[in-house]
Amino acid sequence: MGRKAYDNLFKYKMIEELCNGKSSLNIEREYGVKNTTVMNWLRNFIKNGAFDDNALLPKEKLKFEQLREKAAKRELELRLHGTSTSESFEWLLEYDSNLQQWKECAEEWIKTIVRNKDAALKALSNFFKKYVIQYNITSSVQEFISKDYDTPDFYEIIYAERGSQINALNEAKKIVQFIDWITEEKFSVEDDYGNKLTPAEFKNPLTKYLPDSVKSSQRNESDKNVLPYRYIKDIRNILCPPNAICFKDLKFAQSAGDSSRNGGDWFIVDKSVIDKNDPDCVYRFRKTSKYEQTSKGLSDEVYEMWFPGCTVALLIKLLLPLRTYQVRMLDSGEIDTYKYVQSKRNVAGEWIKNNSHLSKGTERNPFERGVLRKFKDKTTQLEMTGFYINTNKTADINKEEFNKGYDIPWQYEEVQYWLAKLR
DNA sequence: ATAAAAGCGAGCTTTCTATG
DNA sequence: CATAGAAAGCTCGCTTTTAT
Repeated sequence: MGRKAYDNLFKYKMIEELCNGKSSLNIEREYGVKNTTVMNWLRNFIKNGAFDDNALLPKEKLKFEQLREKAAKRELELRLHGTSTSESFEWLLEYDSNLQQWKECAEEWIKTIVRNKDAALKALSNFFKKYVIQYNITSSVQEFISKDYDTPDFYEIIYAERGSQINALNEAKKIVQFIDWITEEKFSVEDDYGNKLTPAEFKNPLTKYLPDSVKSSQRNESDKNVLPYRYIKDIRNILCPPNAICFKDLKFAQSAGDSSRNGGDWFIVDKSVIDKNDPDCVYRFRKTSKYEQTSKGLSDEVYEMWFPGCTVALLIKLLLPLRTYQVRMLDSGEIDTYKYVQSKRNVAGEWIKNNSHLSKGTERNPFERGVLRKFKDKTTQLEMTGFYINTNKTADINKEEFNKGYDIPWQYEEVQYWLAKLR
């Protein structure tokens, strides 16, 4: 490709592109200007100002000055100044000459590192570039570690986005060690026995942001891939559409539970038990086959009702981390003293007296075996509704019937709504 | 087991040289 | 001198290998 000449307008545009975060190589691909050329323009502009400043209006002058400041900042960012190799941290001063103290500390600390120095350098480079410089952290080391100084969450800022959290944690630990070293080495006094004591006004402000552990010890007990959560949500919505408010609305479940061989979730009932006004009473009317008439003695037409139990059980499994066996064993709480009623799908309901003839217990000593359970917060005295799971695998072996199971003190209206309906 | 060290690769910038 | 082109070098976030 032959040599080209570019006008000043184009040059400014490219400089702006750089300032907006593009790399010089990126610009080369997009505009066809050599990356080295663009970098030349940038440096030239920073050094000498506007490309032709003889006829500049005051307004333009100001604009160029602002761009020049931005450009200088960007140039520093782009510059490869040996952050990964330099053990003297001269580059820190290029960013801001006030960082002298930090530079000295870093320089001194890195000398004490014998093993894995490379990683320590990387950690410091990130700490200064992404944290100290970006967030205008105080240039006074003493202020940084003093109790009253407010520090942003360094882990969140530098490491939250990392894919490999175990690596991130390791690097973050090095930064914490660095600050620890400063406090100990620079701001501690020795007691009579030669132990180093840190005065109460100092503390490492970063320690509190360091996660105790990291998910990466994801020791899965299975070597199978996990089903993405998205699918769970999809299935929930198929089984129970977001706008469904009664059993009649669960159309998919009703059709899926229709088996010609064994009836599925549909069972034959006498017409008299059907309440046509109840939206939760799902019924239908169908003609019977010859075979059914002769072998089962049915009449030509029968009424059938839909049993929502299986569907709700499935839904519970999709909403709560329970095993099928646990869901099947849940108690509806027919003999409990109180019962729970909830009229809206997403709004918590209330507890009323259970006036069924099976009801047991007294107000002072209520009977509660049902899956929905009333909890009272000990500190706020607020009442809420959670779950009581009455079976729990091995943990319950040798336990009295009454002590089996466990509580889930968590108010989850979606689940409560359908469970209360089933009752 | 866990930490350190080495290595990799993608995406950059810098340096050096050639050329109109 | 400005620009293109090529090659060398740097950085960073991992992964893999090695050491403790």
